[in-house]
Amino acid sequence: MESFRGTFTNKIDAKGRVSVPAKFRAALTAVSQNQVTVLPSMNGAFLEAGGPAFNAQIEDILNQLPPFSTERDQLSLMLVGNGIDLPFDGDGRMVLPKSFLEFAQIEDKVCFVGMINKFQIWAPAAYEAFRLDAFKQASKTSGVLAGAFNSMMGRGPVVPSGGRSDGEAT
Amino acid sequence: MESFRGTFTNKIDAKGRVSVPAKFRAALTAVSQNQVTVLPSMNGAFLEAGGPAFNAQIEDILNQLPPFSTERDQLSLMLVGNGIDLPFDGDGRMVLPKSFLEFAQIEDKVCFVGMINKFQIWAPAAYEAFRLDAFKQASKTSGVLAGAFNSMMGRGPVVPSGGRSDGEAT
DNA sequence: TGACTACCCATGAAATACCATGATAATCCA
DNA sequence: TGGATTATCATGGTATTTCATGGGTAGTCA
Repeated sequence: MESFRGTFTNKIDAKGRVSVPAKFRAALTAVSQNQVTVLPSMNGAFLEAGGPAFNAQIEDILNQLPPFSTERDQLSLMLVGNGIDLPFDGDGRMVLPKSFLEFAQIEDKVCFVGMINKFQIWAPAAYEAFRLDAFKQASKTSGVLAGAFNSMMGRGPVVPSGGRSDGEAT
Repeated sequence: MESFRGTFTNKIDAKGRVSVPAKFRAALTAVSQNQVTVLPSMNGAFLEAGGPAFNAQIEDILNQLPPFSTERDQLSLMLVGNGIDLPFDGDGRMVLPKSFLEFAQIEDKVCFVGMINKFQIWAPAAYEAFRLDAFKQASKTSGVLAGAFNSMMGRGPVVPSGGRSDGEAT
C-alpha cells in the first residue's frame, strides 16, 4: 500500500502546473497509473488526495449505503462527483482545476502534507494557521508534548524562499 | 470495472447531441461497445446512467425479489422498462430522447456527475440545488456511518469557506 | 416526403506530452 | 573526510494532441 509522509511546498507555474512531490509520486506510480485522485475536503478549505487505497476507502464508505438512495447519492456527490482523477505528466506535474484552487484559496504555492494513506493539499498560509492551531490544541491536551512541538515549530518556515521544495523539517 | 469520477457540463447542440465526457466515454468503451444505459431516476428529476457494471447492479437488485412478484415487476418496470441503451457516435455524442429531457427539465446544457459505478445526468440549475443540499446532508450521513468515515476524513466543521459554481471541465 | 439517424469533416481552445535548465542533494573516489 | 562528479528534481518554455462543438450529407424508417 502506498505511503505518504512529509510536508512539501511547491510552486504553481503560469500554466497552473504543480510538481507532485517526488516521494508521493513514487508511492503512487508503484501501485497505479500516473494519476492521483483529488477532492475538496468536507472539513475545511483544503483538498484531499490519494491513490487506489484512498479510493477503495471511499468506495467502502459508499457501499454502506443502499444503491439508488438519496443519502448515497449525496455522499457520492461529495466524495466522487466533486473529485477528479488528475494525471501527472512525464515530469510529475499535475494541473489543479481552478475551482479547486478557489476552494482551497490557493494562489501561487501549494503545500502537500503526507498522511500515510492519503495526503492533503493546502494553501501555505492556511496550512500554517492549521499547524499553529494544532499546536495550541495539542498544548492544552498534553503539556508534555509542548517542548517537542516547540523545537519542531521553531525550526524554520514551512514555505521556502525559493529553489526546490523543502522536505520534512530536517 | 469502469469508474466515473468528476463533474462535467456539456452543451446540447441544435440537433440534440451532447458529448459524453471523454473520461466517461473512455471508461465505457474499455468494457463494452460505444453505448450507455440511461434511465429516469426514482429519486428526483434527473437521469441515471452507466455501463455493464451498472446494469449488473440493477440485475442484482431485482434478483433479490421473488420472480413473478408484483414488487419485482414494478421495480423492473422502473429500472429496466423505462431505461434505454443509447449509442454514441464517432465523436462521442449521444442524443437523449425528448421524454428524458422533459423528465429532467434539461434545456441547453447537461451536467454529468460521476459516482464510481454510475453517473447522473442533470439540468445544471437542478444539479446546483442538489449540490447545496448535499453539502448540508452529507455530513450528517457520514456521521452516522461507522468509524471508517471519521478515520479517513477526520472530524470537524463541514461547511467549506470556498465553493464551486460549475464543473471542473469548462 | 419528411423527420430522424449515422457518418463525415472542420475548427478553436484547452489539455497534455516533450524538451531544456539550473540548482540542490546524493554519490563516489582519493 | 573532503572535494569533485553524478543523479534527482522542481521549474520554465514549446510543440503536439485531444476534445467539445458546429455544420454538412447521404441513408433509413414511417
